[in-house]
Amino acid sequence: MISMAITHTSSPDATVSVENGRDRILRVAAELFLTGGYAETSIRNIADAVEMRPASIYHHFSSKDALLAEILDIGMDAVTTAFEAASEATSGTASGLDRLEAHVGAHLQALFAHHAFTAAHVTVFPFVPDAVRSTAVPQRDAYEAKWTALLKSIAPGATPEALRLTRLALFGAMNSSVQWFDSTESSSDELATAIVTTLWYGLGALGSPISEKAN
Amino acid sequence: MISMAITHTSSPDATVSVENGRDRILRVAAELFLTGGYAETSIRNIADAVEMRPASIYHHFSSKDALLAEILDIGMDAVTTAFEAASEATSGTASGLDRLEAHVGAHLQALFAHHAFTAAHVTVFPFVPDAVRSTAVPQRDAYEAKWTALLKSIAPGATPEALRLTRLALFGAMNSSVQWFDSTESSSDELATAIVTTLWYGLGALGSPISEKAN
DNA sequence: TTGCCAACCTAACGATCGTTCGGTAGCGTC
DNA sequence: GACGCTACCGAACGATCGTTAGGTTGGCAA
Repeated sequence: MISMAITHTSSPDATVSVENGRDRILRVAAELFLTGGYAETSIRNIADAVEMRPASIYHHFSSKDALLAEILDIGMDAVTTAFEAASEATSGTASGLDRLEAHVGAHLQALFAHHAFTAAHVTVFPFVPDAVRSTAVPQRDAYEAKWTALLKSIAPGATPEALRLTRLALFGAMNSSVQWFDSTESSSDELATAIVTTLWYGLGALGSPISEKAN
Repeated sequence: MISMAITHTSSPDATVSVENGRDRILRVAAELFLTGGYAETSIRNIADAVEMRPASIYHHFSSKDALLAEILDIGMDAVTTAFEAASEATSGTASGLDRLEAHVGAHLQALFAHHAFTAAHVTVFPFVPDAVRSTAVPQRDAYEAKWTALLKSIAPGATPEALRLTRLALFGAMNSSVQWFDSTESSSDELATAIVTTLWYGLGALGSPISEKAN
């Protein structure tokens, strides 16, 4: 796991930015990979965006692939940490619905808080070079296993196949939101509540009073 | 709209393939774009796969972008046609649940029947060059409008925001299946039934007898 | 003051990219 | 049998790619 130093400002007078050159490259590159794709974003594009020369990138990262690998790692770290925090917060007496909503909320919140890093995982992952993919896959598998366990504890009677399908459809619904959700318009909490409510009570309840809560 | 000539064999003795050079390039390129990405798949890669020289591709297509544009067009055409057929088939007395299941089934079936063309739309669309994207966007908007109208007719009481969110989450769930669903293991009909059942009755019913139908 | 090291630079390398030019082989038409 | 057309090919173009070698600078340590 690789941690970042820019998640919060440690001293009260550092109000603007504590981002050093390396972290800045990471963040900007993640944003460019997300919006423009990995192969279509060149080292020169990244260098321009951070106002450096292409060669300077290689002082901080050994290769373009290594840069991508670190970005993906940060993204997986963010959602995994958020998931574990949600698990701890709801380990007590929370109902199945509350626990599900807490974890979906945590996933979505991480998705938008570390937007470029986690979203890059969603959009560029299918096309990353094999060398990078092989290091990222175990992390993904571990995260998916956590979700499978959660869903199983919520719906103990469901078959493994139904659980797998539910998890994948849920992932599809949540992760696609990076492509259309505008976090400036409404909060990710509202989105989480809406998704979970629809998912829990079902579309059959749409239009009935219960769906008002989903808005 | 651009139609393809390879959707069915017209004469009974043509059992193997009626694919000409042009259609073959389209299909193979779509598969390569889907699995490898657009920018990372070169004209030389495509030429190798169809056992031609790079220059020959340009006898059939004016540019790489034009080739991609036609692939995306075929994909949108496939899902639009499938949607309209489902609308016609359920225009009578079908219940909301049945109509939803029919349309989700149609979308998924088109997704896997014209797999490379429709799936390419899902995975490479965020990264296509602006010139190509601008021609594909109106088709996407039109297709999304059909879905919004369908959902509105099923759940007339829902707010526009709830409808939009439901549609986007449903799209996310359906389209993400191209990345994990194995159509050789189970049919897309089974997947459609499972997705719709979960979506309709809700996750709260998971583990109850009703979810057995989803398996 | 000297030395060192992180951070950045200029310039260039070979490879690969999309694309084009100028052919050629085969086939149906008059 | 000359014509034209479709389908393909060999060879090359300039542009851009990831990457590297070999500087220069500024600040901190001894």
